[in-house]
Amino acid sequence: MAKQVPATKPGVRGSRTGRPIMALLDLLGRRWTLRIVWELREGALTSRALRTACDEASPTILQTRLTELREAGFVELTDDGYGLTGLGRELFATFTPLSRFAERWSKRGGS
Amino acid sequence: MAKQVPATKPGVRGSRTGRPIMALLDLLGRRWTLRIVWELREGALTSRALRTACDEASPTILQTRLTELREAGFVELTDDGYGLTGLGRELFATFTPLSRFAERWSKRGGS
DNA sequence: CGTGTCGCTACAGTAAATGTAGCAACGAGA
DNA sequence: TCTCGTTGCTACATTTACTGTAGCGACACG
Repeated sequence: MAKQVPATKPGVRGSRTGRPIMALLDLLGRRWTLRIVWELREGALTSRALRTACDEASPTILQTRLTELREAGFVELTDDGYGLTGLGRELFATFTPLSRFAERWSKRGGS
Repeated sequence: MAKQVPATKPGVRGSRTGRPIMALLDLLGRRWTLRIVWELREGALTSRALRTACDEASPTILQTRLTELREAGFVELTDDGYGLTGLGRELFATFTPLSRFAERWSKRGGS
């Protein structure tokens, strides 16, 4: 019942379980979050460039997600625009295998 | 402009880029999707058990996600309930490092 | 000054998720 | 056979999340 995850906003579902993975799964399971981290993989982007990279997603939600990602410590705003922090790059590294998996998945027999 | 990802529903954002990772990122970036795969990691669950495991999420959305995951080939419905397919277990394997990362993340200095 | 970019926000409209209730189908007991 | 409990799944009204468009103040270039 106790909330053990320290610096996580109350609004992050799953944090109440005390299992960090739940909070992370919830954060990443929001629209555009995974995509943003993915698009920043090769370096910082300005907010506008990120918007372009994210298929013209609405600035409203991008701003919201960027704020969440900044609070989570995955993204930071520098002179070059938005970029992954060290932690953010670690996060990205964990789903690098996902890319290779996606390739295999796309070649599957389908539904 | 061409749609190259074979058995992906048109509604899957990012599929239009032709990059499978985008379709996958979109699918996984929907509420409860990551969580469902996570909860099924240790074996099949009945729909009700899954609902309990997912913090009493509404059956409506669970059913929707399960259908999507089945169409994607990650989940199947067996006599034991819902379980990961071979492909689903491969997918889960790719974000196993995420669990360890989450532990480190929860101990961060973060804002 | 005008023009263009930056990060960011307001707001109306639409899509998605929630919460509650309940369906038909199957099996186990009595 | 009649209830009881379970299964997977759906309807529907409410609430929340996201979209799309427009535009803000601040800064830089000319």
